[in-house]
Amino acid sequence: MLDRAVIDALFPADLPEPEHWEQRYPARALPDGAKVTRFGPSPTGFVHIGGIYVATIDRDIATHSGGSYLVRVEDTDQSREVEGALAQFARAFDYFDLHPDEADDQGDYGPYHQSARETIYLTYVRELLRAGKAYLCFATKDELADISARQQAVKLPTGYYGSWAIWRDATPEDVAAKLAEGTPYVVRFRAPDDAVGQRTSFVDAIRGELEHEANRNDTVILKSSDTSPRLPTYHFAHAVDDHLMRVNLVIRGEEWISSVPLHQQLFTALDFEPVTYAHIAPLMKQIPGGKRKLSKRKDPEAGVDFYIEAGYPSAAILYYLRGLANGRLAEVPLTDALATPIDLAQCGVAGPLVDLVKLEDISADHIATLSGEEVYDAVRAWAAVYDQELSSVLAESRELALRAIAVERGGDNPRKDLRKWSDFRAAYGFFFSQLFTPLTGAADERLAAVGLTPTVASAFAQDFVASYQQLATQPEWFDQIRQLTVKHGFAPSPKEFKKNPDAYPGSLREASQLVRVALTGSTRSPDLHAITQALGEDEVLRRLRVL
RNA sequence: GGCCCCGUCGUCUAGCGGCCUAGGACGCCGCCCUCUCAAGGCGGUAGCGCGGGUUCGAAUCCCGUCGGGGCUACCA
Repeated sequence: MLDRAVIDALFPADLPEPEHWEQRYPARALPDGAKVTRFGPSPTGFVHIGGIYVATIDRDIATHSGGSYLVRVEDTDQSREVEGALAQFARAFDYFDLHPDEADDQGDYGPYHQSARETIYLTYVRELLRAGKAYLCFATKDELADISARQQAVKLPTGYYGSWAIWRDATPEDVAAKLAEGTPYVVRFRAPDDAVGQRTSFVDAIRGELEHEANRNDTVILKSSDTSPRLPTYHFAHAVDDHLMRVNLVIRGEEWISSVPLHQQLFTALDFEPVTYAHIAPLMKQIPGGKRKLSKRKDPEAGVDFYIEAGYPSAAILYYLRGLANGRLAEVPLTDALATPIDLAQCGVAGPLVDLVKLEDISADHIATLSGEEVYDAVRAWAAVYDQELSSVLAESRELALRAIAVERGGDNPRKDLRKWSDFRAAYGFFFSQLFTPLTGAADERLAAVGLTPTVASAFAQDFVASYQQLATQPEWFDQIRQLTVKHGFAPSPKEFKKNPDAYPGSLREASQLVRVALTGSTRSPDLHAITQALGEDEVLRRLRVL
């Protein structure tokens, strides 16, 4: 073990003692059972939907227990940091309304960026060094690789531990010599001597009791001395930050389960009160022959931008994610589900597949419950960013847009043709002359699907225009088509036409579709009569005259 | 290689030894409604990974095995 003077010389002379931080960040005065949770994004320039998933749970549990939810930016790997990454998080949190109680600019336990907490970490590193619970390690990358290769050769667990840990029991003289040379070093945690062969267990809030081999590795806790600021690794930052920020429930991805034994040792060595862990199963993706974790590189739907750009309403996404976390909540209505607290004990332990089809179903159902005004506002907000043309059309034609959106909305069986805001153009664009391309004539290819010959189509349309009346009630209005089909020798019913296709030019179905395509450019649309009411007589005739 | 987590219809799941001939939702298929599409109504399809135990009785408990996922970094 090194002399205290040697250790202290490695740190700033005015570095505070642990008591200082303990007083600076006192225990919180919170009601019994209150949970303090935290979300720790790393600013790598990509907001993973799984991050939103976990953050939702953090937010929810803190709120419902009367605790606090904080966001702490985990930027200890400065080489991975990407410009603008934080703004991306801010946008995502805005979209999903996941605002923390504490973050950068608010809260008594900051700073909330790990890169700004260097002094705090150093205090505790020095403390561990002084107690002989950590040591300096000068091993090079090559030496490390060599150790691991030799371990593999004799089929031993790889790692820096026991007698393989070449600096674990180095003499003060050897250390002093390296220090004198100015060789960079890291600080490693000294795993308890009796760790090898020991087992340890803990209670996970989701999975119950979990057992594991005790940690044997002398894990790096403070990164190389030739970097500035001197930052800790995740493990050490987790122990120090979650203790000092008085976090009492750590919700994180299941990939951390293997690290709990180390974290337990760290908490013990630092004399910190242990925290409760809840390890969440990761979101998965279906691939041929199996499933794997949603990958930010391979799967566009792994990123929140995918959902925001497509325009899925945040309530629908949140509801979907909530159902994934607590299966029961997938079976209650959206509003109830969002108001029901998430229960960790009911969280699934197997990673669920992200099912976009299901999301779309949920989203369509949800949009169908919205008022016309709400839909209009949401589509406009979306289009302002992702579809400039649509955005200005909506701004110019607010009344028309509201009439269009109102078609078949609001009854007990509303249309569900909008699954996301980007569907709007395809489903409702034809209402706006700026977005609609009239047919070029009876030979227009969009008419091909109707199955009438151009001659018949033209004759029918011209006759329709000649006698057209903009009638206010649907049955009377539709009767105009019905009567013309008789006049033009169409089959009285689609069934009759099907039975005897050569005897007629078409049936009521074909006639209706002809009008529909002329009016909307598509064989699929809401109710025809309602469309004519929204469009107005002039526009209806204009679109039909081209035939 | 070592260690850990997980395993019920295609998907999300209910199920905590008899209520299970395994329930629901989404999807899919069919029918109905209908001027189209969507929706809606009705019906259908489909599952306890496998093998051993324990037990009068197992989807549920135990063991093994197989499969998937993760950790084993000065990434988080």
